[in-house]
Amino acid sequence: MTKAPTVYDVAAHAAVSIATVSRVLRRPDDVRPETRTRVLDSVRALGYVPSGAARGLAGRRHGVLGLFLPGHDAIDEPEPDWAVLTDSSRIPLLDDREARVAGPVATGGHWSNPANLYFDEVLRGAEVESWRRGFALMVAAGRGSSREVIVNDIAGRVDGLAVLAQTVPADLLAHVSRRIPVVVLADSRPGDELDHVSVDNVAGMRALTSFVLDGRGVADVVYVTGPSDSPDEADRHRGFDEAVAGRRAAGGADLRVRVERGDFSRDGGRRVAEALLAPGSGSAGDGAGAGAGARDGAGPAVGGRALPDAVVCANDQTALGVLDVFDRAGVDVPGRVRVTGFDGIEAGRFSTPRLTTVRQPMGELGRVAVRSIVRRLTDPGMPPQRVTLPVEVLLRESCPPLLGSARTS
Amino acid sequence: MTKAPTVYDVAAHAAVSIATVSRVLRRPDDVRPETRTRVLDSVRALGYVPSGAARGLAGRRHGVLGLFLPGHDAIDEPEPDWAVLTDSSRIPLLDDREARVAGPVATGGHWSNPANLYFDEVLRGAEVESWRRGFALMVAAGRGSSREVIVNDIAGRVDGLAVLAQTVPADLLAHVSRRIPVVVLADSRPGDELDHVSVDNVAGMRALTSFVLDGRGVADVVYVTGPSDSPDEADRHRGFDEAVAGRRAAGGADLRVRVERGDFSRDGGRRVAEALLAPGSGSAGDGAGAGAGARDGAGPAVGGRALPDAVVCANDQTALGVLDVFDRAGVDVPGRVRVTGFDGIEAGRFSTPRLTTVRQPMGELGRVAVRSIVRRLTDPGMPPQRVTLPVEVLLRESCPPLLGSARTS
DNA sequence: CTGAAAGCGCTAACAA
DNA sequence: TTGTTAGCGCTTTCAG
Repeated sequence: MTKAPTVYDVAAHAAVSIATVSRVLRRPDDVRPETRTRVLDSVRALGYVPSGAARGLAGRRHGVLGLFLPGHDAIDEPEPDWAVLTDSSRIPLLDDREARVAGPVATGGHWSNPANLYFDEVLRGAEVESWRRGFALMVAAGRGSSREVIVNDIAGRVDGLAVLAQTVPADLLAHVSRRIPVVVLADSRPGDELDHVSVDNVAGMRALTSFVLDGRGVADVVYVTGPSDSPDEADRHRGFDEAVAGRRAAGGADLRVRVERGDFSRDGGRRVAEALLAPGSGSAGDGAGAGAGARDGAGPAVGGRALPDAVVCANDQTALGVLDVFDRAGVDVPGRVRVTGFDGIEAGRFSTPRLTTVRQPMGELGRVAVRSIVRRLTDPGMPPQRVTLPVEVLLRESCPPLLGSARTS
Repeated sequence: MTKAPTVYDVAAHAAVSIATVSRVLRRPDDVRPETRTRVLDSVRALGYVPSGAARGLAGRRHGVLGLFLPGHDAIDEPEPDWAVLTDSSRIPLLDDREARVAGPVATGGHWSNPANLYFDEVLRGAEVESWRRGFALMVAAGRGSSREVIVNDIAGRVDGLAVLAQTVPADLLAHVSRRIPVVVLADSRPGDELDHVSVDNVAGMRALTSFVLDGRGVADVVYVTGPSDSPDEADRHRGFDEAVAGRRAAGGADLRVRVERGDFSRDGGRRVAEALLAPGSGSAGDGAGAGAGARDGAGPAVGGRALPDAVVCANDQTALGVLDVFDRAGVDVPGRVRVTGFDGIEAGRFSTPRLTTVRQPMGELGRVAVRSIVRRLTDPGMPPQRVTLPVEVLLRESCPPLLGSARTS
């Protein structure tokens, strides 16, 4: 490691020219077998590893793709103390029985938020696809202030960049995209000339809602929104509305619909659920009169007339908050109320009851993003691409198929 | 994006020399404010992003660290069909109610194995620490055959490399480490001159086992091993043995211990558990006579005399397999038998009962690895470092503190 | 404070 | 089949 050997060293050692060394490494078949092995031997003998930087420079190609993700939650931890690392004489016994299943995990002073696992999937997808296409993958996550620096830094080292929506300001993207192709992920409101890969929020929510509405005895539905400035919320809301309209057109004119404001957070979901349980609340909807027909197998009429037959939430976190409250209040889900989410986060697989939701193909997002970049690399003139990935509805216990009915699309 | 602007373009545009452009970007204070802004303006106007490759070459420093992880499970998927991506008219409704909580998740043809989430933690830790130290992070995962190529490839592009144990053959590591510092993660049997960061398997298992043995009425214990060629298994087994020896020395001479062969897999755990339940089995141990004193609050004596008071497993997967079988057989855990694992995988947080285990600080592993590399980068002469990270015992329902007793270390 | 010039290690014509 | 020779775009002395 004293002084990394170069092509020149290898060439000298093998008594050939540097060009031949290069050839052996890149197009081995263009070299006579004997010379080839001789060179290879020298490579091994000297411990030669070609410099990626030099390659990139000479070849005008880095062979690297970049992925920019939203930042982690816990960043500003103090500089760690090395000393503690070698002292393993005291193993703490932590009583973890109280830990909330869906909450963050304490790990030696850090916090790992399950919601982040989400992006890990994107990363894995991108990683796999990158290498398959012959590219290495460089990752970076948003760090508030230094974001600009990082993006610029990474942009100079890669042949293409995939960026998760809302993590990088538009002007920065514009700047960077003058040098390399940039693809924006999971953004449904493209206002630029970049390539976009998004997920079909509208169709997903339409399908899910249709399923919910087709369930037996569903006549009163609450939709819990996300923040009003979210494009995701807008799309999902539209999907919900379309399903409602479809249902009404198909003979469900008496369907009652109410809209409650959420904010994509668990707490937001809790608030809405509590309001629904509070006696006295009840209207604010846009629908017709009270639900037609009594519910079968309904639980206790907690919350009386305020409680709908189904709560359709704009995302999983919200739905989990709703489940929290219903669970604590003894409301039978799905017996009395059905609850659905959107996203397909892990926590939804472990809630009680497990959450029916729309799963976004995060891994696929990462893969398609990479493909998209590679594509543009080969054909830079191509008009901006907009790929929308299909989603899938996962029917779980919070709104199971047995209570539902016809297959919808 | 036609032709990326270079320092020359910027220099010309700003009417300065390329050296000045470089200075503005690297040591802005060495340049008169007026020229500086002039250059900066040109940078913006031209959409200039410095080439990482050229920088790396000229500066003999990539500013990038590499992380090599074990491969993903699902790799050999067919080349995806682009057509399907734009057809989102049919949203599938998947009945996900039967899905095993701890099993893989089906996602549009791919499988995402929760066990992998494990390494994601390492990745996040490394990512955070890298950027904090001023390095970008490049990731790669083992792909059976092409591994050698990838490692070499990545090695040429980074200033240092962190590798998860057993993912790269020793000779390859040796080769690469002649060029850049290499740190091996989670490997407890360093047979090389490289830096190592590992986890305290011995102390962790010793602490956990001591806790188990100190529990009321624990007189008959089964240890389920990992594969015999695993260094982790060796260490954990040693920790177990030490705890047993300690217990015996402290008046537990009648402690009965049996060792069953596992293989770190869930199925392995299942097999052992089934054997334990099978009537007729019973010995094979090394311990003294039957357990002293009747168990309190014990459930039905399923499996009769073969069933121990506690099953200590070499890893979580094994323990989850054991829990599977016990659960199905109606064996009360922890009432009748206590079960423990090792690793701290997510699935253990969601099993029934939730699994008591030793948590490895995966995120910390990634962070420390990076620190370790940076350290060696600044002081290449340093003797090989061996850092052992402390673990922590997570007491959950499968072997809770109430049934246990004294605090151990 | 700014400019000129010499590489950094490799690839890719073009020759031989 | 192999060698020669330009650069690739930037950092960095060393002068001015």
